[in-house]
Amino acid sequence: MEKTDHDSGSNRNHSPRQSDSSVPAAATDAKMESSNESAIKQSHPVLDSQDRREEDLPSHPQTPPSGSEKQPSATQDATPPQTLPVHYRFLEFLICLCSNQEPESNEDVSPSKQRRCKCKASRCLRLYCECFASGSYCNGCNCLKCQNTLENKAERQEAIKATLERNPGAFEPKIGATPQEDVRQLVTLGKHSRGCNCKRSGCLKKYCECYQANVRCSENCRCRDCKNFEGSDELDMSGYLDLLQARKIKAASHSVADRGSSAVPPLVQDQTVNYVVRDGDTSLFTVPNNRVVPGSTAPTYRFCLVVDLYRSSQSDTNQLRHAKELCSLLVSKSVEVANKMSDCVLDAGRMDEKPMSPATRALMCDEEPVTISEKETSARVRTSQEKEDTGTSSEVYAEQEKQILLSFKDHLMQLLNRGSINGTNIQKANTDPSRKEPEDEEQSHGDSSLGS
DNA sequence: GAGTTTGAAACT
DNA sequence: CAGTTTCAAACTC
Ligand SMILES: [Zn+2]
Ligand SMILES: [Zn+2]
Ligand SMILES: [Zn+2]
Ligand SMILES: [Zn+2]
Ligand SMILES: [Zn+2]
Ligand SMILES: [Zn+2]
Repeated sequence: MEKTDHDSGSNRNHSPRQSDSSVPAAATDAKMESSNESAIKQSHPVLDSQDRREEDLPSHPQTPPSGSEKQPSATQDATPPQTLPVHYRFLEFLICLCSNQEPESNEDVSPSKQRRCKCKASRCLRLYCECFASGSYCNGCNCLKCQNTLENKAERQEAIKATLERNPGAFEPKIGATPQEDVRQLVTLGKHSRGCNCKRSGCLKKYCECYQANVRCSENCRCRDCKNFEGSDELDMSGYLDLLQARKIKAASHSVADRGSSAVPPLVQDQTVNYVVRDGDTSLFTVPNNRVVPGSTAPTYRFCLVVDLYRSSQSDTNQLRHAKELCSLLVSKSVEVANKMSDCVLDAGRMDEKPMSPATRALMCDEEPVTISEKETSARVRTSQEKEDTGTSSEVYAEQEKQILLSFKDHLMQLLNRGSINGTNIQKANTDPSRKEPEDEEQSHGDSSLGS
């Protein structure tokens, strides 16, 4: 949903002050090379027509890190691996895929979240008070000596006037919704009208108004060391961690009970692999007693491995890169399958525009996994599977898509079972040594013929 | 829950 | 406009 034109536009006019010269973020995977590109373009005309102009791509907006990067496994100097941007949401998608579980809509079904202030000294008549700032009366707040009430309408009005004097736009919405941009899928997120002025949060905490409003920092901002921009690895990771935490809370609230077995092994077993699930860490997948989060089946723990890898990378840039490379490979493989599939469809009939569901698009488009776990996605997935305006062929597409996903899943299973890709070991995160390490000897570089 | 950190708002 | 203080929320433990 938050698809901008591949950073080329979003960052061009954005000049956050970078106090130090190190601008490591987002440099890793902004490049997407050759084969995949063509493949994607070929099968994705819709997006292309809209915003993908490679003519003006040559100068890469996302300044590469130049020489400062050091490759841990220096095997890939000569061959810059086809790197697709991978987002944490894609990992979410993978998890859902392998647990035969529909992508969970990122909920947010709490639109009526009434803010309750706890003001003490402002009497709720200053912009410090969120209630006052939003132009509403305090209601059910925990404020002290609140004057932001209907009874005190007079003084309140005066305060409003005073505030307006200081800043005529004080009560305007801070987040410009880019009014002219229509509500189609490619909505460019709004900007903070006045921008932030963060110094120490990297604009990755809710201290930052931009981040809190879920918008990227813009040219209006005067932040330092900003990491709140499209393509930022830190932002990506931050979002992922947020999602994990949200799920955690959700799951915890769902299973208010059992707290009994504290020292009981958080060790979960799979047929092929012993995988240690550290307590707490992975409770989002399974709750203590091997019970599963409501409404889902347990994912294979091989996938937990991938996730773990990704998660552990937060403190290790090399790990992060490695995880992304892994996922990139998976993506590229899926693209192959998807292309085969789409070719078939093309032969059979006409498959120009819409038929592709978000799930499939996610596999085929570089940045598209974003859509998957976005708010309305689960709904969209369902609609595409139930009945779409395509009428007769909808079922066909659904079946095709299912095949794609299944084969993709199989492929992923193979890769993860094998423990390596193209001879490159999948470094597992700091997991327990009990897991048997496949000393990949017979790894044929024939990277997996997809199970097509 | 107490204490700290943070950056917008208010003030000088 | 810049520097400082005030303030309440976000965050940490
Ligand atoms: Zn208040
Ligand atoms: Zn209030
Ligand atoms: Zn109040
Ligand atoms: Zn900020
Ligand atoms: Zn900002
Ligand atoms: Zn910023």
